[in-house]
Amino acid sequence: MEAPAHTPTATVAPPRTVPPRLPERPSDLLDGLEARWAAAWEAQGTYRFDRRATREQVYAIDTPPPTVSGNLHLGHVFSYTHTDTVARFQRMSGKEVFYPMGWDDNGLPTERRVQIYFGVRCDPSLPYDPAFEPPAEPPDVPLAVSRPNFVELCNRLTAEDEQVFERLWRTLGLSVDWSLAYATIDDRARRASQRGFVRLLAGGHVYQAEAPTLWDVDFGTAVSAAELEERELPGAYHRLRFPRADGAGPDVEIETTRPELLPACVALVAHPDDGRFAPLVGREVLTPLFAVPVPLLTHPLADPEKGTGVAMVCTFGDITDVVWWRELGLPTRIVLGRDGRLEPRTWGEPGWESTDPAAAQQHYDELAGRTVRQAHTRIVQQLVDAGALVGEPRPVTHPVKFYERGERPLEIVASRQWFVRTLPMREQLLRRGEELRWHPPHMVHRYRAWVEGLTSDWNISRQRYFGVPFPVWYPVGDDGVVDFDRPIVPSEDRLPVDPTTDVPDGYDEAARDRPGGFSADPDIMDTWATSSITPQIAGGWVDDPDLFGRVFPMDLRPQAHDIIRTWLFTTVVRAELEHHSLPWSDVAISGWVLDPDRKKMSKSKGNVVTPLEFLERHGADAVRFWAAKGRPGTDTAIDEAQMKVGRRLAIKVLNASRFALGRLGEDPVPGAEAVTEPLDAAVLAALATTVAQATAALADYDYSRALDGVEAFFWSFCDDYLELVKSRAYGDPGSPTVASARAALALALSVQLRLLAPFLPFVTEEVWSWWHEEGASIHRERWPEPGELDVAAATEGTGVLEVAAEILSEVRKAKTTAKRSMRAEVARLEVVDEPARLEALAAARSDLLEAGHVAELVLTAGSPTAVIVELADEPADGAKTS
RNA sequence: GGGCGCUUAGCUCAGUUGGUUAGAGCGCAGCCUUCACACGGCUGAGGUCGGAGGUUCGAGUCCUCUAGCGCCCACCA
Repeated sequence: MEAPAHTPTATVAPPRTVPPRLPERPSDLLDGLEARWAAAWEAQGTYRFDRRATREQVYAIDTPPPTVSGNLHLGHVFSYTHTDTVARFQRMSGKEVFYPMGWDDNGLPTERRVQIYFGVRCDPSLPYDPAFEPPAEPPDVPLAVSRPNFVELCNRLTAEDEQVFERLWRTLGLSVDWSLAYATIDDRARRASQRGFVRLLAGGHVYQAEAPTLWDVDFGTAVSAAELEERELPGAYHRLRFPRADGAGPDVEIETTRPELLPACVALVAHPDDGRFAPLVGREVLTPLFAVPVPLLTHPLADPEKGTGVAMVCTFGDITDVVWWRELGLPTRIVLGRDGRLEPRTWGEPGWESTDPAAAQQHYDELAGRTVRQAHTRIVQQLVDAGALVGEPRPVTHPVKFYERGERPLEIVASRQWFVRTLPMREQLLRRGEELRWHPPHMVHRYRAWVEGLTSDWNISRQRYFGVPFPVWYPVGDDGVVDFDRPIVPSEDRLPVDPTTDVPDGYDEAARDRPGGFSADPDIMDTWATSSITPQIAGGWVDDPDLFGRVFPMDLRPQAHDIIRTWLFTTVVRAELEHHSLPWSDVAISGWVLDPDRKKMSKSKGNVVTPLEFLERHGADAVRFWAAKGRPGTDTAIDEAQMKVGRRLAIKVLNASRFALGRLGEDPVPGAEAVTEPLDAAVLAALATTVAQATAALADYDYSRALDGVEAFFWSFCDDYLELVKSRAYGDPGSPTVASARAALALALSVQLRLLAPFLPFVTEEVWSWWHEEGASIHRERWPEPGELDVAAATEGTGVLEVAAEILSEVRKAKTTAKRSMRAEVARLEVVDEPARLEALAAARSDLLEAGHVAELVLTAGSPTAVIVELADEPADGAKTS
């Protein structure tokens, strides 16, 4: 009859102990704990995942891969500590914890950092130089390097960054299995990403389209809707006058904040119910300066309240323009290039009709080649000169869309992009969101709002270099035209491929970019296209199906709330499309870390203190304590005072443990059956309640509530129980009352250390090592169970400890009030109270007398309750009261 | 414009199905060189729970309204 390792047993023996080996001054050990135990855990494989475990025995975590090109800040420490606390709890509860670490090293942030760090820029037209070495100092003018060389530099720098990160995580005490580490750019991740893409393609879930796309002109890449943010920017309404094409009637006036897009105007729109413009609907007006005939049309999105009630539609000024352009079937007249400058155009040609091409050309030539801003300034002057501007521009502040990492407003350009069909999945995705267990639960609203608000499919292309390439080529016709509709896809066993250097089956390298040959897809996947399959990458979807079957779907996705619409959403999408399941059962959303002044942290504001400095200043356990005090999902301020409290707790654990273990002495400690004294039984009963509460809280991902309870118990254990029992524990080990004290002390200490282990992994491990066999890590011990604390002398309801602690406190108060030492003798102590409480107190009589230095204790039944403390006379000067 | 969260002691926050005098830590004040701990301990002061109304024997807790703060979503030229 063997019970599975994870089935809790009702009563279990305490872990095997050895005679304590106690340090002189435990607090002296504090500052070296991280290095010592991090090394020991690595050497002993304490957190190594045992892959023989079945799915039911495994607890799998989809760790967020931090962006290595960024800096780790205290926010990372905060949320990763939360996850680690849960991981440690699950591990001690008998689960085999799959806890990998990933590095998010692909994508724009890395490119940016490499460009600055080495002083290079990527020029894809250059050939690979195998002997290339970057200059020792970054040159003033960036050095052009080939794409393969550039990617090599990215790999080199991220490898260095990853080591720095790993050191920090080890110092913090994350119980990660480092042998499971992966990077989002490594072979494994590229293989999984590309296989995922190939399958999506085969399943018809991705398509490419030439479409208006949000575009960052500085990064030179498309940006997905999820990466947008709006910033309030000053602008101005310019009221422009459009004469009617037939020369009749009054001019039509519109207001725009972007007059520079006037040459791209393709229509005006008004609301269909707006009577003011009814007579003009369907008629044409002429654009100022360019004299292009454009129709005045109607669309429900036009707001009669806005501006003049008529809007100018340009290709493309904003997303509304795209909607109007698409739904009204308008022509395309693009002026803006991908570099953010107006491109040269020839007026009078098809698509650029004008009733006055010469004037149009003259005006336009002054704009071509200029940036949006420059063109704006110039065209306003032109409009003034032409008398087309009505009145003065009216300043406003309006929201403008930016790429979240970008510095200039996004533009909309037409380009070819890959999209995942997410729009048809909305209902499924909403259902999955409901199935998922959210911690805290209200975070589901963020997800729901995002899914319900989807208006476009998910763009996964980026026109960049360092990332996972799309594993496709296209045939080039004999006429030299690339046929994007018939992508050439490699077989899965060839993956990963780089289509810009690898050659599709059946072709020769010489046929690259030649008529009758092939061309590579030049783009790479968006970071989220790879991050959306972190469970598959870490779990071995491609390379290790056996492992994958043991860890997927995973248990936990920990992440911050700002990336629900990106990382969480896309991961759900991919799991649904590939596996028809949720990627995990639970998601734990952490809050932000705020500056001490409660502003959101930002690099620009100079949040200069690095996490390592906090760790060095206060110790890892102390910083973890601060983190674990933050409620799930709640923004939390950096609070060094709280870290100091954590440090004090860590020191208290060391000192109190040394004290308790010192009382135990060298003799073998009896088991729970020796607990006979009511006071000892009472402390264990209270501890059992704490165990139950902490267990329930941690199982529900509420680490902070668990810590609150454990911490509170520990302090009262030190203040009251240890004080009451310390004299008795010193007695003859053969005496039953002494045996009771020693058994209770050992048991209570063992249980409390285990309760604290997920929060303070270093000091608890240190103390554990004093009285357990070498190599017996507390982090592989069983999580305590209330059953361990069941003792024969259970004293439910008598409140022995509670009453004794209360009276002891009264004695202390009397001494404090009299400005006497706590060692001062009490000649007589009288307690007037209910009989039941007196009975409870009587059960701890001798302990109370010892702890309070009380000579005589008188118990009087009566009311009102009172505690009368008569201190002995103060001893003569200099005498000791011993 | 819609949605979510928050508002409790000077500060940071607990308060889980409504139930006796509302809790903790920090800070503050006072005391104690105590033989586990001065990187300490003990004791204490401090709050009409944002505001108004309602339900109830009873409301920090439930309902309605309202104010302020924060965040998310949205096609406002």
